[in-house]
Amino acid sequence: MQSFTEENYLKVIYHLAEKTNNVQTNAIAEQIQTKPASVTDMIKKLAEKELVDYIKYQGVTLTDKGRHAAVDIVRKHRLWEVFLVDKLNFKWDEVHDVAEELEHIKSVNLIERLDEFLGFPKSDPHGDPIPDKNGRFTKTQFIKLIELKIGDSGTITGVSQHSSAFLKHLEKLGLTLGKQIKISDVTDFDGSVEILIEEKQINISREVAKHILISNNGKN
Amino acid sequence: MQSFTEENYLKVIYHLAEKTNNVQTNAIAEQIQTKPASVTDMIKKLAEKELVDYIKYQGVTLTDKGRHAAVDIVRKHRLWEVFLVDKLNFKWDEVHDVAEELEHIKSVNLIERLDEFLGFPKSDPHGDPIPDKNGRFTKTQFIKLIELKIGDSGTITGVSQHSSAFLKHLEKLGLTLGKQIKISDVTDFDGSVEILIEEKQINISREVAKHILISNNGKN
DNA sequence: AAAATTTTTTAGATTTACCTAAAAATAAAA
DNA sequence: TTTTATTTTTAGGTAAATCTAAAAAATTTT
Ligand SMILES: [Mn+2]
Ligand SMILES: [Mn+2]
Ligand SMILES: [Mn+2]
Ligand SMILES: [Mn+2]
Repeated sequence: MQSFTEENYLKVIYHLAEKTNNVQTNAIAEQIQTKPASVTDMIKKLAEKELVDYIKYQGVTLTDKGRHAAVDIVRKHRLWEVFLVDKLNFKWDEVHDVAEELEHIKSVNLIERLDEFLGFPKSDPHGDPIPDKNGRFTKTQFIKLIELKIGDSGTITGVSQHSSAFLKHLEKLGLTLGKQIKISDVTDFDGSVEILIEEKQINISREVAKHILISNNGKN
Repeated sequence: MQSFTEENYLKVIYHLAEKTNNVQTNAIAEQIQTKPASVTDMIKKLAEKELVDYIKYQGVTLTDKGRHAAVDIVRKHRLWEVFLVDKLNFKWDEVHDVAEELEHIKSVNLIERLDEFLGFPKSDPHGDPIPDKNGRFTKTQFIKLIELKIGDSGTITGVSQHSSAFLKHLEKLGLTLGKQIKISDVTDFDGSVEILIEEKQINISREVAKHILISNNGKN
């Protein structure tokens, strides 16, 4: 059984490992909002418990055991997010911090019944997949909106940024999950993207377009 | 803001204060499953934060601030219990430990929306009253089943023992909240009580009868 | 290849919540 | 009212998770 803190480290390492194989001390420190020295201490402990493989100065990778534990926390996090949005009417930008706490409640029973109560959802309010109780899930095929060309279309199925500011912004623009969009123009000057959504034309910045994930995209 | 641990102390002190005005160090230690020396340490901290009044060797009493905090945790605990039973199909003997963790999640928003989602319940699965968001609740008038005389009747509205073993036992006997009962006999030999419930006669031990709370009782 | 920079680790402290063992205060019994 | 027993506190220490400052290793730049 892991502590609250260990679980947070495992989850952060898991997410960082999606980008690079060897996860660096500084990267973890930044995510956890702590100092690199503290991370080194914790890494040693996780290595001791065989949750990570660790070579001094080379960063860490999760062991199977560690990845399993991490996925389990991700599962809990996302299920709680679904609960908050579907049942308690939270907005998608309000759920993260609360789920960050709820994910650490220890009860196998609880999470399985919650899963059932929610109808075994496949993805969370941000479009991220929810692992099943065996830790299995399929990585959905996304393409960043910014990578689409004029005339391309698709469905908004995820975001790669979870900050409240960003999500609120999308909400205001009507850019929510499931919406159909089509690229009508890309501005030369600032790289901003003109998109057609529900018969309306809107303009979004490059920065925004980078973090919107599109699926079912049809090339023109 | 209190820590997880401080919250547990406050809640325990609150419950113990229902019996005696001055809550003793040893009593707290027993409830928290810790040593008296540790309790003394924590008491000093709570006194420092003005959550309890403390006179050395005389035990503690909650300040208004402390009681408020305690009632807030009790509210959360009981609302989560309702959630687990009503929505996730937990049995009344399965909820305590999970609620013990859930009660510490910090989000005003969360608990108010949960309250609404549950339909603003007035009591938890064990018949205990749920304080409203201002900490107000009415102490229901109970009488212990053991105190009833032959011919008296009433409704089961609470229990004064929350152990899983006890609750499972009641469940098996059909002695659940809301059931109408009538005392048909009291055995001289062992003080066990013969009761009439849903046209059936059952016999319960003195020990069990002590922890069943009855309301709307009509004297014969 | 040296120098400069960045990253990571070590050393030594701090805080929180515990603990044991022993002393002090209070309460109960003789 | 002593003596005895119980309760509570103090003193000193441990483990988890942090921190700062400084040393060491790795990487990048010149
Ligand atoms: Mn977390
Ligand atoms: Mn999410
Ligand atoms: Mn608790
Ligand atoms: Mn209860």
